[in-house]
Amino acid sequence: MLDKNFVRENLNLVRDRLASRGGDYHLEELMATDAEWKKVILRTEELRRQRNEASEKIGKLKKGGEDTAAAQAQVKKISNEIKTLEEKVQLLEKRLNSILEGIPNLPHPSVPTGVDETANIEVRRWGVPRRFNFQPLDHVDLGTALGILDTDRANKIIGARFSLLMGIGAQMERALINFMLDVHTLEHGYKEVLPPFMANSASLFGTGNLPKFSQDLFKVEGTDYYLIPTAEVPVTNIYRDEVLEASALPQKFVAYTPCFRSEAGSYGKDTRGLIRQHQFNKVELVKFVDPARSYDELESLTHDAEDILQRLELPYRVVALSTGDLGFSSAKTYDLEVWIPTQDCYREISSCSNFEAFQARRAKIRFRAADGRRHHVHTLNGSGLAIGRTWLAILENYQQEDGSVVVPKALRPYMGGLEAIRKNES
RNA sequence: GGAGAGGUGCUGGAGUGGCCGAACAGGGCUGCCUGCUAAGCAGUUACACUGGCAAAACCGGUGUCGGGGGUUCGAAUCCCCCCCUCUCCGCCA
Repeated sequence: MLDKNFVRENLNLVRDRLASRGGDYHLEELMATDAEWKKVILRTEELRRQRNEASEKIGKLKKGGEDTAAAQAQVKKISNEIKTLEEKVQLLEKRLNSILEGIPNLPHPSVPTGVDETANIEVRRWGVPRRFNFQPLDHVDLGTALGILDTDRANKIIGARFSLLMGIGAQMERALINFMLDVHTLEHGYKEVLPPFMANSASLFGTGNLPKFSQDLFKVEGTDYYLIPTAEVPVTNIYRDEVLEASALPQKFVAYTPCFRSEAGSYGKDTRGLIRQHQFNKVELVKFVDPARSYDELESLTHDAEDILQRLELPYRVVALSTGDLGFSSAKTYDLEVWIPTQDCYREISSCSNFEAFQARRAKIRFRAADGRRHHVHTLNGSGLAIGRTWLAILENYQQEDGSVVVPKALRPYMGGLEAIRKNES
């Protein structure tokens, strides 16, 4: 959420930056409603002042045993008028908030301008995609043949967009989780947390998933609980409604959780395989930082995520999302895209974003600065990494002509030293 | 699921209709004093919105005692609904 005063005082700047995202955010209505609100609130406050004054007088008169009927009737009239105005104020505030809450974050000036992902800019590449001297199989065929992935039975258990990992397949998923958690906690300095896999609506509002994107979420019927779409939600909300000490920043958390997404609006997209699932595992990095340092922290967070891909020796590239491709709450995002041989392209495996104060303002996460004043922290997060996509990337990139899959060296200690996944051994 | 207790400022904790934005204590900050790894004294110490202003300081107004609504001239205080926490019982991984 943007700061209302900032919008009011920098209307042109806000309009320009939002224009680069595309879409209409009702800025003119916001300003008009705000002006109207100010008019009404001032009148209301003046009447309240009169009422307070008069009521106090009545109290004193009563103590003196004097008759106050006339004065009471007079104040009653004022009260009625106040009530009418208050209703108007409420309506205006409701509209103001709904406009304000629907405005996405302002893109950072360094974000490439463009209407969609075609304007994204590749920042760097690591590794070289392997050349196959045989026809590589995709991860579904590979996994099914190896007996470590069973999409048909997953379909029977629940339906499309879910997976069933078996044997070594399940073990590798668990190994990846442990591997990533270890690297981030032991070498990158993140504190591990295991949060609830559900969160309430206030938490989802804090991260910007609600109210605008409820259609992307699974809600537990009859409750205020939602299945989390990412660990970002519970972890960012650790400090909701709190004031941190400046000395406590930065705070770096890493969390493994499953993630649940309805994937409404992506019908027909990535229907085959593990790329787009209703439930997938992810190791997530979350930071709370001093605003002055947040862009340095975005770079280091991105590097922390890249480190995992490098250790797994998976070719990838880093892409700076354009203004039109940026997520709602983000001011700047780098996507990490891993090479997928059978799709002959790089696919997103991590998304690292700086939200600046956008989430902190919604979730009221502040810190006490050196001058004693309270400011909103900046929040950042990034996948470190999406487990399911890492799993499938390993299968496809490490496959051998005989249908076996070599286990990346970095992962072997987590799989009992296993060097390759072969048929009938899994 | 059943029964009960409670939600007040940075913290503890008073406060049952006007003198309460809130006693008292602790903590923090400032000054004085002392001159030693401490104490004493005095002052100060919430947030949001808003008016005066271009802005800061400052002065003023309004609101906020879990959230929402109601009663009343006037509510932290009375009434209703909701949320949350705790205790006991039941159930359960």
